[in-house]
Amino acid sequence: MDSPVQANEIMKILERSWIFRNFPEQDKKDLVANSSLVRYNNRDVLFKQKTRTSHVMFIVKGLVKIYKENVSNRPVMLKIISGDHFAGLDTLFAEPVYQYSASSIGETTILIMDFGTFNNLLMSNGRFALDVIRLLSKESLYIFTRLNSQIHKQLPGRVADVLLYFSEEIYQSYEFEFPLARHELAELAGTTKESFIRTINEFKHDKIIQLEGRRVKIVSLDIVRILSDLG
Amino acid sequence: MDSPVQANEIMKILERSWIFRNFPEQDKKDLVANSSLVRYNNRDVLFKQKTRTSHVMFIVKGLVKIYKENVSNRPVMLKIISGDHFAGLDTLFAEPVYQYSASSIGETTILIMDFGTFNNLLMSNGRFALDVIRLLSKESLYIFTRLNSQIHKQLPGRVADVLLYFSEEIYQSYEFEFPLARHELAELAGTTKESFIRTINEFKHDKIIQLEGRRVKIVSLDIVRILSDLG
DNA sequence: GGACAATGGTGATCTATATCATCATTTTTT
DNA sequence: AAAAAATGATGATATAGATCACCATTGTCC
Repeated sequence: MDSPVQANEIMKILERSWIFRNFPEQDKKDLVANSSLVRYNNRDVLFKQKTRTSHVMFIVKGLVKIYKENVSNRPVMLKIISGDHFAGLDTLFAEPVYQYSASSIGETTILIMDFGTFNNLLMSNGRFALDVIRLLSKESLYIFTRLNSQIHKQLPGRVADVLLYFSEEIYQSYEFEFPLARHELAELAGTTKESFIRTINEFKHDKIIQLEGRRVKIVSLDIVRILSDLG
Repeated sequence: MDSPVQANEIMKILERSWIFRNFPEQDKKDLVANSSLVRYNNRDVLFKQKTRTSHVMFIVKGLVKIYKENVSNRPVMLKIISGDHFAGLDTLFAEPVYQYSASSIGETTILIMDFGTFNNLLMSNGRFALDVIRLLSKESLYIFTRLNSQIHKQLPGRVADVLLYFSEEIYQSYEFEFPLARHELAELAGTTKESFIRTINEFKHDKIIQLEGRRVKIVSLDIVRILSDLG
């Protein structure tokens, strides 16, 4: 089992998280007893598509990239998950094997929970179940909009989406550093490395953004928004 | 309130459905008391994007088409829902307004349930909550694969997907009738009417399928599969 | 029963973006 | 410190499929 030091740390994490905070004391203890805290380096694989689903992964610190791999060896990045959220929930409940892969972006801390325990809590704790339902719902809706964008927006619109995604969803700042290489950003925009680079560099030349390596500053937010809206 | 005749009918429906069948008697009665059965004609709108979410819609008979409308007036069909499933669950839990529209395909019967009642049942009935979680999960995963296809498959692959979708998911038969016009099938394949028509007519000329108006017969299932797999 | 809209279809043209090739820097590995 | 791999970038070229413009049938509505 886990050392008391870790147990203590896990309890603190649960108490900080919006989703577990209000759990009954006993439920929290159950979770602590059946979880472990694992630290990952940049680009470590958390789980791989087609392997058996096993545990619930709750992201404590850092970012996790979720991507689908296919025969053509051209992955699609489905989403980036940040702290206080789960990785792989949907697969866990619907399929015996993971439907996508996950890997860490930067130094990442994951709380790995026993699926059985998690399930029991869901069954007994209605509030919790509703929260999980809400999380899954939001996820569905996010991918709906991605699909819509992929079908109808052209590249500048989708690149603008990526900029807004990082600045608004991930970093809450209009100045930030891409945590990913260009080819990964391209996967997120549903295009190729080359096309992504060309498009974002055009944004730079048009002074819509400042761009120095991975460092970005959105200069004309309104133009980025227009590009995103009009596709 | 509802007439006893309808109450009786609703109870029968609940008893036939995989999801409500094993509910405690009292829960079923609650549902019956707070639901109503509504019949829709072909192409009736069940709910419209951006209107306030209100009720849970459980499809009893028929099909429902879920689609996103956007400025460009080019809808994307997200999915088709068939009997024994819900329409709009994800939006209901995540947002105050519908994130997409829904309309009936053919004659359709919907059991409209009060959201409050539904919510209470979710909270008190853990099995039910888990079932709903599973449904939402599957939905997410389905759209993930759609997104993946949209990014990496070219048209013949996506048209093959549409054929397989109807034959395997909807009708469980390799001979069936499209319930939709060509332009709607195109929306489902993420393309334009013209391109869809050209591609599916090529399938016909290549004797991969038989096609007479909306009547289809998949002749070479293996080729359709290969087209779908290799994109 | 005539008008108007919706549907299925085909050809010609255009263009956004994928693809291929190549290269200079930077980073990582040995 | 050298070798190998990853990254960001740019130019040339090819092409899948969107767009535009029609048309013939069929269906629907005053």
